[in-house]
Amino acid sequence: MAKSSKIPDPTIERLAQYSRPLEVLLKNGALLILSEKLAELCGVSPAQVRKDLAYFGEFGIRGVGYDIRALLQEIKHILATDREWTLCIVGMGNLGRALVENENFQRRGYNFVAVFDSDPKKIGKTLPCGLTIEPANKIRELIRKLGITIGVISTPPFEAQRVANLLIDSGIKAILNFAPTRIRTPDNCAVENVDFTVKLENLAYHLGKIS
Amino acid sequence: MAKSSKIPDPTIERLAQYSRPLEVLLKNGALLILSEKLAELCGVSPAQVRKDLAYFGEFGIRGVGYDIRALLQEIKHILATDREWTLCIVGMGNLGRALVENENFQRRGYNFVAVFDSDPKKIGKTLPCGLTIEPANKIRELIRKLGITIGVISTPPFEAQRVANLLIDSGIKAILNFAPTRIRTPDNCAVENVDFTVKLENLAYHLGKIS
DNA sequence: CCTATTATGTGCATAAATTCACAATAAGCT
DNA sequence: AGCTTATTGTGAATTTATGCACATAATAGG
Repeated sequence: MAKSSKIPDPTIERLAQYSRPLEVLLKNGALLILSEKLAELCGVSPAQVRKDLAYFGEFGIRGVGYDIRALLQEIKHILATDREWTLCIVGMGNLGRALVENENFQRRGYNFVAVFDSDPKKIGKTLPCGLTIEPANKIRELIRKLGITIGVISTPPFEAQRVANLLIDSGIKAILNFAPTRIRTPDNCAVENVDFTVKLENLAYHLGKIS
Repeated sequence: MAKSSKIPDPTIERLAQYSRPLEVLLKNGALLILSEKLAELCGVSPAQVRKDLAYFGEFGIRGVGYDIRALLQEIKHILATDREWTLCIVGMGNLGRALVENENFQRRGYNFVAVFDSDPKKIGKTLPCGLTIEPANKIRELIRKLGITIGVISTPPFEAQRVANLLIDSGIKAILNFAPTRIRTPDNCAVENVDFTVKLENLAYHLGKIS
């Protein structure tokens, strides 16, 4: 089934993007989609769509297209998003709170089960989502007790590495980092960075060229 | 000075990343940095650092390294972040509010000067940052009056394209999109997407492979 | 059952990005 | 000044990713 060998990183990123319009189409009752249509919805080439999918198997029907429900299921299976994940988040500033309440996470099976901060004024407070802010020194204990597998960092940059170390030490194998700084992890712990100021500077560069 | 011809997109992204540790080093009083050190701080190869910079000129001193202050200034000039930008944001949910209050924006010269929402219950409310939520039908007027150049979208996905059209119509030339959906823009309007659920699915993929 | 039509899957060509390896050059030391 | 050492800047080689173009397979119609 899976040819795996070596999957390009951009392919994984795109698979996630493919799933977005597919979910909408499925909800709207559509049954079939062509690589051309999906490509257009995602802003890539049709050949790219087919090649990305072909890394993992033959999901389409030649001369016909792709069965939306089946394709979505396959993608979710590949991405391992066909199950529930438990997350914790460290750093309960404005961004942290917004993330915890953000419904896009739960909708896709990402459930926050613990939130941490080191500020004594915040500790003990209960959020609208029902979680109570725990002190940082409980990170290890709660990660183990609750079987948390993914950690989210939304602290100020200068604290990010320390928090990351704490998470890694507690057995976390994947970190989503919102602090605008690089964090170092061992090979057995994956990191993804979300730095929107970098994106803004990208925009500024393009604007600067024309104006 | 600038050889420009064609700059790889990843190079621009990395330039922004280089500036992060440089700012910290500068504040700490460091004067010089080697490509090797900067590379290490950013998780790339030294040759990559040098090549990225070389697209725009010769900023280093052979046998010595780079003057941190000068290099940072050059990078900021390249990225056009050596000036102030005025932004607006549409969609004042949890995320939108967190973004407006986020200090990382102002610190880098990105100033929100207008915030919009279509929910009558939110319109007219004043945020901690001092801005008052305006109705969506004032977007065009305020963008022109305040000379806003960058628009941020933090609405639910199904409204994102409509909002984008409104922004484009009002003369916006760059959009930072937080809605987990692709938005279409004409060639003269740049878009950057920040979709953290995509990043999470990336993590899930890597986790799924091992567990 | 055969042919025409359609859209996938894929080997190969192209393009883009990264790394290598070394020439160029600046500074320090004798 | 000349020699040594250090690190940048860069052309060429390599690797990675994308796009093309067609063989393959499924369906529909006569």
